[in-house]
Formats: sequence, C-alpha cells, structure tokens
Amino acid sequence: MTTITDIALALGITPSTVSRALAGNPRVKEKTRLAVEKKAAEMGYERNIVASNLRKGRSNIVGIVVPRVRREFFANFIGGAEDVLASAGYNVIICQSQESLDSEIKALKALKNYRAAGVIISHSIESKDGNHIREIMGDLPIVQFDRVFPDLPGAKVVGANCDGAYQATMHLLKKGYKRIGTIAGYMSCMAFVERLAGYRMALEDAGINYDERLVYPDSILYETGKESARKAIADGCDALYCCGDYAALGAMDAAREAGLHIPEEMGIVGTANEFWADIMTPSLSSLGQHPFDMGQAAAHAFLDGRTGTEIIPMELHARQSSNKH
Amino acid sequence: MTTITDIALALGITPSTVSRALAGNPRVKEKTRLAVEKKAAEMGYERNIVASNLRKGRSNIVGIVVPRVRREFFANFIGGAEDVLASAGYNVIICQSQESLDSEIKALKALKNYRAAGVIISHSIESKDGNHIREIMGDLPIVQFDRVFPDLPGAKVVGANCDGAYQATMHLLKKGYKRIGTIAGYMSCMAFVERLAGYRMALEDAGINYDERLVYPDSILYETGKESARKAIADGCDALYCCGDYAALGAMDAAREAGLHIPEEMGIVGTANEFWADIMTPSLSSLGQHPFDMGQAAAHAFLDGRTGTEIIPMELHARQSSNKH
DNA sequence: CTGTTAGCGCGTTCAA
DNA sequence: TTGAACGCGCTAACAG
Repeated sequence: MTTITDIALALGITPSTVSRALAGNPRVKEKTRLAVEKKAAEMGYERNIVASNLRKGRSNIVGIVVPRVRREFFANFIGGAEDVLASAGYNVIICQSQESLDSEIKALKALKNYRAAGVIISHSIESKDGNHIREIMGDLPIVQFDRVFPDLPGAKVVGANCDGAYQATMHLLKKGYKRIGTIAGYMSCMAFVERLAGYRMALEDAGINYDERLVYPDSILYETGKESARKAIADGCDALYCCGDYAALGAMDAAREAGLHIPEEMGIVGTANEFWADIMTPSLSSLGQHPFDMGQAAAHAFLDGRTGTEIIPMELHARQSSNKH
Repeated sequence: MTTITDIALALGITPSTVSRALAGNPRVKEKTRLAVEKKAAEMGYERNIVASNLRKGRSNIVGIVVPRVRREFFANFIGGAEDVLASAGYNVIICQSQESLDSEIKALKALKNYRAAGVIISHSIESKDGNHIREIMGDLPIVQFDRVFPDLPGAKVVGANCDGAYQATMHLLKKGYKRIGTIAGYMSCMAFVERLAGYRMALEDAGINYDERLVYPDSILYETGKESARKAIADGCDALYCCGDYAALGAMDAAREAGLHIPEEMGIVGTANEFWADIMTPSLSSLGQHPFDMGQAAAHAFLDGRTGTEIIPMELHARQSSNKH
C-alpha cells in the first residue's frame, strides 16, 4: 500500500504537498500537481480512508437503517438512494433493525462510531419516538423516510399515506362494498396512523360512520393479517383495506378458508404493491408507493442539506381482488 | 466524545493502561481494570473505531458483496450471515454490484480501503474470473457463495446445483413430459453451469439424448426468460427447467400467450423458490435453496478461517406448474 | 503490573 | 507555492 509519504519521497517533495495536490488545493503549482497525480497513478496509490477519516473526524459513509432489507419496499428504496449517494462519492452502509429497538440503537451507535456523515432511517416498530436517534447521532444530518417521527427535526420523505388510503377505501366504496374494515398497522408509526386517517376520511366523506370496531391494528405480517381478517369476517366485513400486502395476503387466505369468494363476497386492497401482487390469483389490488423515487429523494435531501418534508404520491393499482361487479 | 486520555487523566494513570484495561489485557491489575471500566461507563466512553482501525491496520468490518439486495435469495443470505457475524462482534457492510463488474471492483476497493476483515461475495455476471477479487483483497479472507470461481482459493458455500437440477429434470420426466428444454443462466457462473450439468445428467440417465438446441442460455430475468421460452415453444418443448424463478415466470407468460395450458401442455420448474412461487396461479414448482443457512455457513467459514467447500442441499417443491396427469 | 515512546496515514496549521 | 511540525485516538513494543 503506497502512502503519500512514498509519493513524496519518490518526487523529492514533502507529504504535505502531496496531500494538498491530491486534494485539489489550488495553492499548489499546476506542474507539481500533475507530477503528483502521475506518480500516484503510477504507484497505484489510493488514499487511506481510515486515516483520512480519523484526521477529519468524519467520513464519507452514509448509513441506511431499515427494518429489513428483504422487503421489496426497502430494497427498492435502498437501490434509489445508493445510486445517488454513490455518484456523489459516498459509501453506503446498510443496517437492519429487524424491527427491534435494540438493534436499531446498536446500528446507530456503530454508524456514529464510524463517524458517518449522516443517516437515512425508517425506524423500527419498537421505537416509540426519535429521542434515541437524536441522542446517538448528535447534530449529524438525519433523513427519515416512510416511518417518521414528526417531532424529530430534519428532512423527511414520506408517501402520501393519507391520500393513498383515502383512494383505496373510496375505490372499495365505489365498487359497492358496504362494510369496510381495515387491517391496520402499528400506531407507533406515522405511516400507519395516516393510512388509518385516510381510511376514516373516505368513509366519512361517503356518509358512513367510522366504526372503531372495524379497525384491526398491529397487523402487518401474513399471520397477524390473517388472524385479524378472521375477526373482521366474524364481524361481518365484506371488504378490507390492508396497510400492507403481506397482511392482505393473510386476509385473502382467511377469506378463502371461511368459504368467501374474492372479490364478490370479500374485497381486498393491500399496500406496497409488492412484485407478487400482480401475478397471484386473484391478483391483489394494492396501493403503490414509489420506493425508488423515495430513495433518490432522501439521498438528495441529505446531499443538499434540506430539512423539509417531501411527499411522494401513492397510486392505486386496482386488480381482481377488489373487482366486484 | 471522551477518549482514553480523558479517562487516564481522570484516574491519574496513562492512556496505555486504559487501553489495555479496556481491551481485557490480563496483564492489568483487576482493581485498575474495574476502576477504568467504571470511569469509562461514567464518562460515556466509546472506543473510536476509526482510530483503533487505523492503528491496527484492520477493522471489524466484513463486506458482503451481492448482485442485488432485493433478490429473495440474497436478502435471506444476508440475514443469515448478519446474525452470525453481528454476534461475533463484526459490522457488516452490504454492497450491491448490480451485476456489473465495475461496481463490483469499486465495492471491493472500498472494502479494502476500509481495511475490512474479509469479504463474502457472490460475483456479478460480468465477472469472468476471480482475479480482480484476489488482486484487490490481497490475502484477506474471501468467502464465495452461490456463484463461485473454483480456482479462487478460500472458502466456498454453494447449493447442490447439479443435484437439484437433476431432481427437477427427473421430476419433469416422471411426470411424463417428453421434450424438456432448459432456460439456462450465464455460463460464466458456476452455479448455472452446474444446473445445466444436472439437467443433462437427468436426461441421459433417462436414456434421452441431450440436445444443445434445447438449451436457452443467458436468461435469468423475466424478459429474457420469456423470450427464450418463446423459442423453446417454437422448438416444440413441452416442459422447461428454468435456472431462476423470474425466468420461469416469463416462461409461464410465454406459454399462456402461445395458448398453451400449464401444466398439461407445458410443464415448468423454476429455481430459488421465491416467496411468490407458492401463491401465484398456477403455483410454480421450484427448486428451493436454503439461503439463510448458506449465510450462516458462510459467516462461520469466515469466522473459523475454514477454506473448504460446503454444499448446502437443494430441494424440489413440486407444485401445480409441473403437475401433469 | 504500568509508564514511556513511537507511530498508523493523513490534513492542517504556521512559517517561510 | 512549499516545508516543518503537530496531532486525530488508539495500540504495541520496550522498559522497568
């Protein structure tokens, strides 16, 4: 591994000059700079980032903390963010919180310890507020997305959850479903709270009383979605707006097991528009987010030091599971 | 940020002793160690990993380089590897090559530059051999998985590709399909080469001539799978073993567009057993790998400094798409 | 058992 | 425009 000292020695100058030349410092003579660059290339020099980071007290690492990488949504988000950040010269560390507060804290501490330049995060379900994030990261830039704590300052990128859920519920209403429940998420996450709000708003706009008993919360997985759907069926629901596609899948299976025909006797709309929503039978109507765009937006928010909230539209993909005649 | 010097000052000892105490060096008096630990906790000390890494010339970072995070297989692999590595005190950096050699090289260089302790990699399709990996990583431990270069020394974790493809093809034969083609992958990847070998072996064991014209390579995506399947249909195939589930999905759509009934007129088996294989209609028969186990195995291989090749079994999930009567 | 000394490689003063 | 000197925070070798 060649160092700036090696280059300096080979050129009969000092490491300081080499450092400056390589940093593009304008106070170094054109000629020396070229000589240094040439020599560096020749010797296969690459800056020791660890040393550089130590000296500067910061790094070009950006941490992305998500509940899990394997969710379509997060994976695509990461794809979008990585593109933008990589071309801006940042290295991305991806951390999974596995929906656990402990893991989230551990990941943040590791990032802080690596002197990350900032963090892009969608918090775990166990996280009740953003205090731990702020405490650990200090005044480093924090970009929140999807699941955000409104009181935590900094940039935010969110889907139009309320509007989307409104669309989805209104769609079910227009299709003629009468008793529409919702398989909801965790009320500790803004995103889910807003989806519930959109659901409620649609009902009320249609002159239907919002009935809390038809809200089945804490269900974002297949299993919990299925269980909640069983209750909803017992409660006489003929349609369900689900806050996630996995929960929606559980709901479909619950309906089938109860002998209900989809979409005639049970209409279902999910959220996330996972890849498989389109290929299953009956295909699953779902509220699509734009995770890739969100990733890009979050990266730009970080790079530009923006602090506002950016709202990315969501759109309904109406398919068979809600296509009542 | 408190440093070991702060602690030393507060305790009237030297930084070296603090460093040793914190490192659990047995040559430090029990009493001092306890005092140091207490003070450190009191002052909220956390070791500056960057400085530590610089000094030691290595870090506790392990890089995982995969084509893309969003593939079920890789996401699950990462999950398995991360579990094991995290509890061994390593931090994981996940890098995506996006199937591009350039990105792969960039990622490896970044890892090397961060003085990673090692790398766990499944190479991109563009990579023709492992020379760049070895050159960049020097003598750092390299664990290859799934797509491996046999000539590159170091540990390897692979699925039983040949055996699996054999099972899959034999299954199609037993179901009574007559003209079985294969939507194959890239011959630059061992994994795909072996699947092709297994396919061939099954045919020959059944007394059927292996016909190169029924091998449609370079098709692992939906689009390429579909296109290849169109050719296969034109060539009179009545079944296809596909090296990937996305390609298999493309093949199913090609068959439907050609008016062929699945599984009666066209049998299809995919590979990877993606989540959605089970829920689509007709459900997709698929060769399951055990990505989570593979991740754990790869992590252990790294931790134990093992160098052999570990083979993880694959198993056929026979479903509707190949269920001819 | 602990202190002293000496860097890891780089970037940033301050001088010249 | 360049050099000299220093230190980021930590660890390791060598003494004692």
